[in-house]
Amino acid sequence: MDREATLHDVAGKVGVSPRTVSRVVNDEGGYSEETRRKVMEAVEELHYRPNMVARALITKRSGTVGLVGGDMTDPFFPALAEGIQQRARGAGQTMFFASTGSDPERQAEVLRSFWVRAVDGVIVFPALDSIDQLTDYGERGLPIVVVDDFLEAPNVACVSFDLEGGGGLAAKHLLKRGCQQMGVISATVSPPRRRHRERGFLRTLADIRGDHRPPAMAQTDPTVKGGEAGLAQLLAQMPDLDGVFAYNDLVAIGAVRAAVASGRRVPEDIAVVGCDDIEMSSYVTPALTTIRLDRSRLSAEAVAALSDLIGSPGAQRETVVLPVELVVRESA
Amino acid sequence: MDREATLHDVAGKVGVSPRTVSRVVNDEGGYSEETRRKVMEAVEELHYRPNMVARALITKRSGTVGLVGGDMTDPFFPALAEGIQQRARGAGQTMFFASTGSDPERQAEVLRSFWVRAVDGVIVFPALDSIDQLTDYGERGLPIVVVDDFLEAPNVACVSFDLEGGGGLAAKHLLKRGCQQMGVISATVSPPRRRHRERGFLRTLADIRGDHRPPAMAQTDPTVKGGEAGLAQLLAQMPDLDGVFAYNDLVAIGAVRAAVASGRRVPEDIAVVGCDDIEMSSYVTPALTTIRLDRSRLSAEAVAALSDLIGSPGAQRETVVLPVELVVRESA
DNA sequence: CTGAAAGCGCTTACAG
DNA sequence: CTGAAAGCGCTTACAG
Repeated sequence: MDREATLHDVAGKVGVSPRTVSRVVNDEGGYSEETRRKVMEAVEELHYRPNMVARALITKRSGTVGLVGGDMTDPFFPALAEGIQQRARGAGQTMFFASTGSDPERQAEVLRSFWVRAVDGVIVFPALDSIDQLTDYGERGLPIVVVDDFLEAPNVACVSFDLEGGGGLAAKHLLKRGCQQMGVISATVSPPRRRHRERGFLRTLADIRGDHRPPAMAQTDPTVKGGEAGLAQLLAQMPDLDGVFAYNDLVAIGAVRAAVASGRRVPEDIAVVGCDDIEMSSYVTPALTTIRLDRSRLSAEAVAALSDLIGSPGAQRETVVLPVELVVRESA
Repeated sequence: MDREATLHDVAGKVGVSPRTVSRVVNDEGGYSEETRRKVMEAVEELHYRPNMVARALITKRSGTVGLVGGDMTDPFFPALAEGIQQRARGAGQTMFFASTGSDPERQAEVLRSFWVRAVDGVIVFPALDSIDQLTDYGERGLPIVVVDDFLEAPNVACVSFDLEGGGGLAAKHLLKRGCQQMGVISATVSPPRRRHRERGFLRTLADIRGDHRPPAMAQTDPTVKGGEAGLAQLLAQMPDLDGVFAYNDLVAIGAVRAAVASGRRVPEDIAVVGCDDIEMSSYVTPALTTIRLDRSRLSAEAVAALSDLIGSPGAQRETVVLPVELVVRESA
């Protein structure tokens, strides 16, 4: 457990100054080929690895990015985290990860711990009511990519899915199936300002058939249990419910289970459309009809946006809205 | 976007030396109550936050831990990552995350990037054949908790589930159901030395009914598609197959799908037992009978073991083996 | 109870 | 092409 070799050790071994070793290691140019060779030899022999902590102290660049998620156990999230991590690593960045449970105080704590560790930037799935927090950090110079919300601030870029469009697709599909009595299950963790899918659903419904027969509305946790509870709420308001648009696939699965448990058939009696297209959705019975969000695409856009932001401090960047797609399976 | 306040700034404002501010900020004692109060006031006013990078350069402690996973999209993993992250954060640590895809070279790259960033320790789900790599880092002084494998080295602790026992539970259950023609589906990513569940299954089978009728063996990716392929392999070897023990729940779900697709009923014609008890397992049809691994417990033990290791450098720590449990649902 | 000095391992700006 | 000096923001000895 001997000490790591330093620039100084390498310099001593070769007989040059640390400054010269630094030049070679960082590929700065301005040294003879022979010097380069001798330095690299010593680097190998001593297993020299630049200390990123020391480097970060001076350059204010740590080669790290932070991912701030809501909850890793939301099945929508892991594929995204994996994609972001891989792309970040591809760009030479090491990733911090922390989840907030959508709690703004936890988010504040997380951002603080990232900030004092000199992260180069963060990708965040914002907690409830945390826009000001994010704006603050952006103004202080932290590059931030916000997913699934919109805000304008220096050093902040926004990336999201066209959930409003997705809601529209769901509405059209249910209408085409002949559904009359519609219900929508929202999530309590999704604040009103972020209810894009619901807005799209309701607007399309109103556009197509006028706004009589307003849909039943429920609100629950974004989980299977939540979906079961949500369907019960809907049924209480509208006993002849025959079409449901659920916040996400987990909620949709819960809604299907509750419908079946109540003696109804899916999709014959109640058709259910989910959102996300998580892996599980094609393996449940009936397989879920849902709005597919291309998570691989989102992770690519988020990492690209963050790189841009890191590369050009203070810049504004155009908001990216990714298209979504209806996947028809069995539940609707 | 003005500069962060430093110890020096706080000291200047109060009219004391940076050394004194350092004492107060780190709660070292050895200052008057009045000094403390004045310093804390200035800290508030200037929004002073200690720069962890500078601190880490001296103390060799960064307040970070690294989580090295195989693949975040394995549904077994996220709940674990979430638990580890939360507990680490509770202990004041910030977590790095990277996945290796079970590739030892990617793992080497990841460990290196963590090491040069002065992580205080890592929790790793080891890649294939990477024992030497981990032993090396342990010897160099990196505290390491290895999950699901066993190795003896300084600064290394091992935490795992009693998968051998789990395999035994699966064997007994299938035997009790009257299954005669058994098959086992292993995962290609799991090296022979880590085939504990298979070993337990085979051993228990042999113990109970003697070792005639050796089970059919298949090997696939640890995914639903892999499970479908795995069942086909099994059926090719043993057309009257009636009991399957699958590597994990994803594989079990695939096996069930392939069985049903081939016109067989589950569990009547083929009974299937999975392993992990991921969320999805209770929502598929038929709901999966499986070996439950308590992920919350694992994350607690892993973080605790890592804290111990970080607290007492060079120490050996006893290997922890966590009990598992059979959950009987519909598939067997 | 308090502070001046040295230094963690690098990079930056400058001189030759 | 190369190096001596200063310094990033802290902590660690040590002295008073």
